[in-house]
Amino acid sequence: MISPEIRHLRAFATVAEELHFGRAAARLNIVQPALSMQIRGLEGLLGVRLLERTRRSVSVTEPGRLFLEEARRILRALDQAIDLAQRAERGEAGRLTVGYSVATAYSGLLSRLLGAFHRSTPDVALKTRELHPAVQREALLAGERDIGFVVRDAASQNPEFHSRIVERRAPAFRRRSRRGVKWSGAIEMTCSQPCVGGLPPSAGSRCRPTRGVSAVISS
Amino acid sequence: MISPEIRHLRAFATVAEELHFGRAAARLNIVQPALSMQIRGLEGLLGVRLLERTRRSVSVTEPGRLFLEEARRILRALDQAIDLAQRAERGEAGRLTVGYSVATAYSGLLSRLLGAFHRSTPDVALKTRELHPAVQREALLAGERDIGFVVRDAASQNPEFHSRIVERRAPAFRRRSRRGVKWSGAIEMTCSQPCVGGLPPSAGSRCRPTRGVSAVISS
DNA sequence: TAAAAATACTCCATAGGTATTTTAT
DNA sequence: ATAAAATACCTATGGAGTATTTTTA
Repeated sequence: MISPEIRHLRAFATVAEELHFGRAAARLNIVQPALSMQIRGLEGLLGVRLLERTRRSVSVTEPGRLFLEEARRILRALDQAIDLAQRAERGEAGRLTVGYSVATAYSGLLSRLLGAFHRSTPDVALKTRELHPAVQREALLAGERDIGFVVRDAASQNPEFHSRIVERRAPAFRRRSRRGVKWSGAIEMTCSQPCVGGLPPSAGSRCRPTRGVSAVISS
Repeated sequence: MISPEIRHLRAFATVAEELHFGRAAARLNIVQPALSMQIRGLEGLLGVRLLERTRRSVSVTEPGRLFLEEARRILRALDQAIDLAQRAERGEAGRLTVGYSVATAYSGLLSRLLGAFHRSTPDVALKTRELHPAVQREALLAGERDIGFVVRDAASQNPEFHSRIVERRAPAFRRRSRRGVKWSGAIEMTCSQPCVGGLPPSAGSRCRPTRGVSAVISS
């Protein structure tokens, strides 16, 4: 053994809690001699006596007390790490990089989409950035962005991206525009990875990009 | 396998760093197939794909990236925990509870002793408290205090404690006392555990109490 | 064709189980 | 006498090694 294993930390933490090898072993679903060996191995590896055991009682030494605090922290951290990875796998944690063209920002769609997404999955860090459609395409290819929003045009119909129309035209455009700019067309969401999920385009879309974050975005 | 082990975290962290199973395996002093199995086992356990491997290249998925950060944190924490326990074993970390009688506080000895001790071992948290000699004895027996300082008298010669005289009389007593209290005698350090180390009593003493902290106290 | 990961298998180290001993109360 | 940890010994799981296959760039 070159390094202690999680199993050693768990064994030690359990004994330190029960202060009784028999009960601790039962909780760990192993037999008492196996537990004795684990503790012995851990102590031998560290070169530190962690538990003071007489034939009748078990107590934690001061080095043991200090090590115990750290061991518990590590065990908690491991549980959290596993949970984090699994939530990330389900698209509930991580980060999602979003690019959008200036034109798409005029419509209220984007803020509504991203706001709803953030509310549904608060542990996904959203990174949004205004990018020219051409730059977006490069960013998607390079893996620097997960999703891009552009106004649909001939150039955006790149077959290497997965895209879907999330809005046909900018609603309430006149009210929002002060300069009276004429603009119309579909806002399209592109993604370098296949989008899964059966929501209709106008109702929403679920995107699983390289990053592993599922973007469930409803318009 | 019910839980990932440190070995899995180390394996994953190394592959994530090298992005190459062969080199990572070499660094881990195992062969490549063994490493493949470890990663596979970890991924299977978590139910999460951590590494994206084509036959030609390896990359870290987003869940993997998140898990990697935590794994590295855990590996660092483990190293620190081991170091902490070993320093505590050597008496360089932990805490030392000190009791002292009112009488011993009049002399400048105590503050000098403890000040020097703290400077030599800053990672030992000193907890000092004024306690009546009789209370000190009980606290030592109960393990609530590691060391006690009292003025030597008949009652303090308890054979169940290890004691040594650290100062024969209170120097500069007259200058410090405003009330002109008459006091003289030896200040004695008592400890519930054997004191080791060959320093002469007047020069210092090394005490290894239950807590595991070595108190090297020089007068 | 070469490089690199996966697969198939074999083996052995060691974690864990069973039985027993020791010792302190 | 009893409770509890340690010791001795055995078993078997699974981790690691060797050889080979597969794949794609």
